[in-house]
Amino acid sequence: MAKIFDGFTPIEKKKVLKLFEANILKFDKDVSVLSKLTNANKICILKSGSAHILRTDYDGNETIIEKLLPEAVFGTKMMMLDNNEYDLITTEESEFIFIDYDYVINKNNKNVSYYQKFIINMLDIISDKILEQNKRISILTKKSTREKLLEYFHEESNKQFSRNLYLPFNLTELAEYLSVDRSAMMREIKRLREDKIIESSGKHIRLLI
Amino acid sequence: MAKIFDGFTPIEKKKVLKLFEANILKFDKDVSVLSKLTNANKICILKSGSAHILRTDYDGNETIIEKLLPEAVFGTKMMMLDNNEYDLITTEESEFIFIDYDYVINKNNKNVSYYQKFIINMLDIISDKILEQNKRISILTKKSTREKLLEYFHEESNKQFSRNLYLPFNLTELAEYLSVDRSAMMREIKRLREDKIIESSGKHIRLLI
DNA sequence: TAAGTTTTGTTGTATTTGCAACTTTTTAAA
DNA sequence: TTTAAAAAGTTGCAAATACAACAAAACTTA
Repeated sequence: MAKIFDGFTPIEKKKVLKLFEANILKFDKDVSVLSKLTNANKICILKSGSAHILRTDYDGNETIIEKLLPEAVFGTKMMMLDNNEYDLITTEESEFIFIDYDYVINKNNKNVSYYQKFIINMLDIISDKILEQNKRISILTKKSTREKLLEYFHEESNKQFSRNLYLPFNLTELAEYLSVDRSAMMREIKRLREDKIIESSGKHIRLLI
Repeated sequence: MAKIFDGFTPIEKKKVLKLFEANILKFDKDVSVLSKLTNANKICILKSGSAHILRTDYDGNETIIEKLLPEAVFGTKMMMLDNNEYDLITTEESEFIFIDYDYVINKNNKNVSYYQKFIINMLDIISDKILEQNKRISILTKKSTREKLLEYFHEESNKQFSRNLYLPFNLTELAEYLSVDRSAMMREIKRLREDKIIESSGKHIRLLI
């Protein structure tokens, strides 16, 4: 997974933040960050803490689009576009670095080397995001819970280079990720065990097929 | 929707293609384009024709990740990453423009103005893609067919600035997009009509709520 | 315009799933 | 170390959905 300051030394990192006139803001838990910003077109980096990007449906329901951990990068422009559908909520006390998109893109940028390294990392991060979303879509388009589980387990198996995998989140969260009822998912996991397709205990899964 | 040559005159477009040493290749219908490329790290622009980006699941099933129309932009690097999961298949005779990612990113690029305009457009296009995917995920995470339909209709209604909307694809394709059985979807559309939540005839939908 | 093909529309039925309502186990906090 | 809270694990049942198998309508194209 690419990071925004890959290839930067700590000193270079400081310099580039100064070059882009970055500013750092701290927010309490459960604060809507987006509404605190005046200029809409920022590149944001989560420095510490954690937050969720939410999207509100036509009926007022909220979906968690992305869970942000330190070093996560995202743009506000894109979130402002659709009619206030998006929100960014801290899930604990968090610090954000804000950089004006226009500064990064600025034509008169002198320090081309930093500039390009930063842009390349940004493109890499965005590519990773798209790949992650493609995976999720592949899973969600499966019609049955069994298929969703198996697709997910195989993805994780590839990622972890092993047919013994350890789930990166708990079963309640897994059900949310797969968008299935938790109890129905538990039942299906049991059936997968009974059918000798997996062995499992808690977050430990072993693929037998 | 951003386009890769937004802000370029036809002459500038020619110049920038030369600057990046772009080459154009023509492919027949139903050809796997990806396998024809030697260098994996290309930026591709569909010049004419149409193609699908496919993703193959653990069980060999293929999902259409994206349907490409002229001016569509995508990167091959990202598609090559995961173990041959991705493929790019022409659905008619098509022409592609290929640009070396390294040329675009090249540190010694003289013509900074073109370079930056190109990168900005690329970032905008990618942002659009992420927004599209977020929408799809919001829809797919809905548990019932009714909710999926209504979420989709409201999205389209916003996009088309009207409560009378015209579906951009046929009902068979809509069922695929929502990942529901077509006949079950038809039944649910009928129920939405009966419940006076929509009026509909073919691809014409009118939202009553 | 006739024949073929795709899309739309419909329905019965078996299966799957969500929902509700629990108990048990695990984890975190006081 | 007790208490509280969260997560895991179960089960019955009603509702929703996939699947299959059609007919009718709407389009291609020869």
